[in-house]
Amino acid sequence: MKINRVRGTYDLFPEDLIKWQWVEKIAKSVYQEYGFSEIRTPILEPAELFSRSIGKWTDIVEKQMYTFEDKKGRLLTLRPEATASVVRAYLEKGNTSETRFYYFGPMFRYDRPQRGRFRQFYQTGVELLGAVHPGIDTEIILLLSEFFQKLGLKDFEIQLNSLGCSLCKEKYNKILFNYLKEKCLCKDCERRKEKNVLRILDCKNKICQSYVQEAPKIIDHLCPNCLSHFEEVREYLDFLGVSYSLNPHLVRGLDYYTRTVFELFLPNSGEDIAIAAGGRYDNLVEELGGRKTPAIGFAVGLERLIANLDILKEKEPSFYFAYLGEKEILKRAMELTAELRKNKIPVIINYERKSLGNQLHQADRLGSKFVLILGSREFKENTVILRDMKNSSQRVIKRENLVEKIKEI
RNA sequence: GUGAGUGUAGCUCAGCUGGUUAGAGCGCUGGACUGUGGCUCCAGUGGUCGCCGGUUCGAAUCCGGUCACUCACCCCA
Repeated sequence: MKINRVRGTYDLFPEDLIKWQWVEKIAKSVYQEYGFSEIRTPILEPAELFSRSIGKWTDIVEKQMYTFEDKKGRLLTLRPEATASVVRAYLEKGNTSETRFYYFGPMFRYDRPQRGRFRQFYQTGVELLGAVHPGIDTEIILLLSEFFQKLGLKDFEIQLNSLGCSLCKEKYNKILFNYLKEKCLCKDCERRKEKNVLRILDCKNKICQSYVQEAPKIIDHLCPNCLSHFEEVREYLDFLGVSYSLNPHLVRGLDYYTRTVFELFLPNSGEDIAIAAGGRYDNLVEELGGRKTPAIGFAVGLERLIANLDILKEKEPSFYFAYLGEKEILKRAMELTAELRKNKIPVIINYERKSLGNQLHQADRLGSKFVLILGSREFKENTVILRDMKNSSQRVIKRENLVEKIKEI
């Protein structure tokens, strides 16, 4: 009986990972330029961490979490996102001066799999704790923008909005509810009226949208502090030449967001799905038992990002050692590959004693750039043939010069 | 959680309205070419037709269920 991967998961093979590793390299270099350091937290957390942070009535917590009891009856969850974990770790450590964190890792949501959506998926992101200045919001958005530019993605769009502080949110919720109360909306939105009015703002239904167009906007109902914060963020973004567009209907699905929120789209990809998203969460640290600590961060969906990278990344040059003959020749081949490896030259050797043609065929399939050939003739003459697989040229090299000649390539 | 489409060889797929030995291309292995890959030709390898049940003399084909994949919705990175 064959065993297959579980629904909504997938395997990444070496050829797939070339792109992933490249993306990770660029992300890390940008993160470091902005003073961020890596943090790694457990994949497993107490279920309550997420119901308290993300919000008890969000879809993520209500129906998308992988939650189960362990042998002691503790309720554990495979993390659906990383922000809550980072905050938890930060608070648990207590005495750290470090406030800028970045992470990479798998997240889990019990969704129905489809394009750009998996049950185990990867995110990278940053969290910056303890800073309230609008310049910080600007910097985080700038960082995200620079990351995407360095990946060679030119046509991305960053949408921006402000939800205000918890008081603004509460006030605006009522205003929006009163405005929509008597309106006849789609089935989903009728449900949202009671549960989560804000979500009606990004409903795709045409009738709902026509009402939403006329609806009062959040940014017209921000308190003076939140309004000036938002205006300053925009001022700095304009000043630094970071392009963005305002989307008064942008709301985030997680309850902890306050003030600045943003999402990144690739309009030319033909999908209206966010590749990255983030925002402020000024109350979360306190809600998780810490002191009042404003904070901001974002997360990037790596599958969604990588699906839109059409760059070709080639493997590093590698060597294949082909030998022909008896044990003494094999021993010489083993000796030489050991020497090459000591000099950091990646090489594999085939032990199957097949024909030279067969070995070249294999080397070709493995994508080896060069083949080293050792037969009885070379053995006697103390040489090795170096064959360039690309143009079929080859030359005889003295054994003692082998490492030196290869390093010249 | 809701809806639609698809499951046949390692991969991409054909198989007409049910008819008896289930096919092709690619791949893989070997040979033509005892030490030189990519091209060509030849041969070989490879399938519980996703799984379970039903209808039928007979099911890859029709029906039901189930699982998986793809896509859309809800929601989200």
